[in-house]
Amino acid sequence: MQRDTVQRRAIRKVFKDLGRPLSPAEILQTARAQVPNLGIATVYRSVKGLTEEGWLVPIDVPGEAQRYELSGKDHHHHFSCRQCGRIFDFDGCPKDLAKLVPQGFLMEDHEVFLYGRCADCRKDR
Amino acid sequence: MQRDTVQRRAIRKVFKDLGRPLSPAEILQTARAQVPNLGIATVYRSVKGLTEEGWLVPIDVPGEAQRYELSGKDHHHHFSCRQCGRIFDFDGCPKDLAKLVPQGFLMEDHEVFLYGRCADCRKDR
DNA sequence: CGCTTAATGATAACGTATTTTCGATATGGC
DNA sequence: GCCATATCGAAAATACGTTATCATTAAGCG
Repeated sequence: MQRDTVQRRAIRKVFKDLGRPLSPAEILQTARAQVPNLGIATVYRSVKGLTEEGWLVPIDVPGEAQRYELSGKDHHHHFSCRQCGRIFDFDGCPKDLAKLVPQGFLMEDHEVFLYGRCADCRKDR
Repeated sequence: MQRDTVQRRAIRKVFKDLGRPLSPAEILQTARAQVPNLGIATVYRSVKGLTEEGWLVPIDVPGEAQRYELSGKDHHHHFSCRQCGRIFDFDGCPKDLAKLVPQGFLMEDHEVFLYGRCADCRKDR
């Protein structure tokens, strides 16, 4: 049975409030505002459960720890801020990917990552 | 002092022969054709040295172990074969990335990964 | 409210990639 | 060829993200 606990409610709220891909460490840090002594094990357990039930989807970012985001979004890719380390969504994707595929290869999927400064970090200095 | 050993020569040869990004495990496996009892520690030490001297560059592939490839290539991105697990280079990149950047964000860099079947694996079955 | 048991938190254990240790070996200058 | 020492290989140690353990807590049904 799945119980509706304060910990899981807090974790779901974090995803709905922040609306960007989060790592377990980010989830822990943010959700502790609601549940001060939340444990990392509970974060992993909840994320696993929420992923299995299709509420979250895993996101692989090159060279970084696994992140998760809300499922059901339109096709999109990710922007990584080099200053604050946060990952943001952006809509759309390049239209001319097919012509890049090497001769004889079959493209089934694609990923695009942009790197730079987010709007917040650009202001700072 | 940097010595020119049979192990380092074999590792350099592997990169020149295969011409694609390699993980330490792939390097070890391939270079053992030349140096049968090559150790993984030597692979890591050599890769570190070759990276520091700019002969190799590290490549982060989402969800996979660190890989390295020869430096000095023209701008390119990577294709990952889901069947054999090998990574291949492909030239060129999408032209319309700039319009995807969120309002207020600064794009400094980009990465594109294509996934599918390489020419070899497509033939197999 | 009382009870069953799923869920929690702290911590140990784990898996995997990478680095260090150390005695043995081989490179390269003389 | 000889020697100093950088490099090697094997294995232990480390780093770090994730999972398992277990005693305790609390969700939620009757």
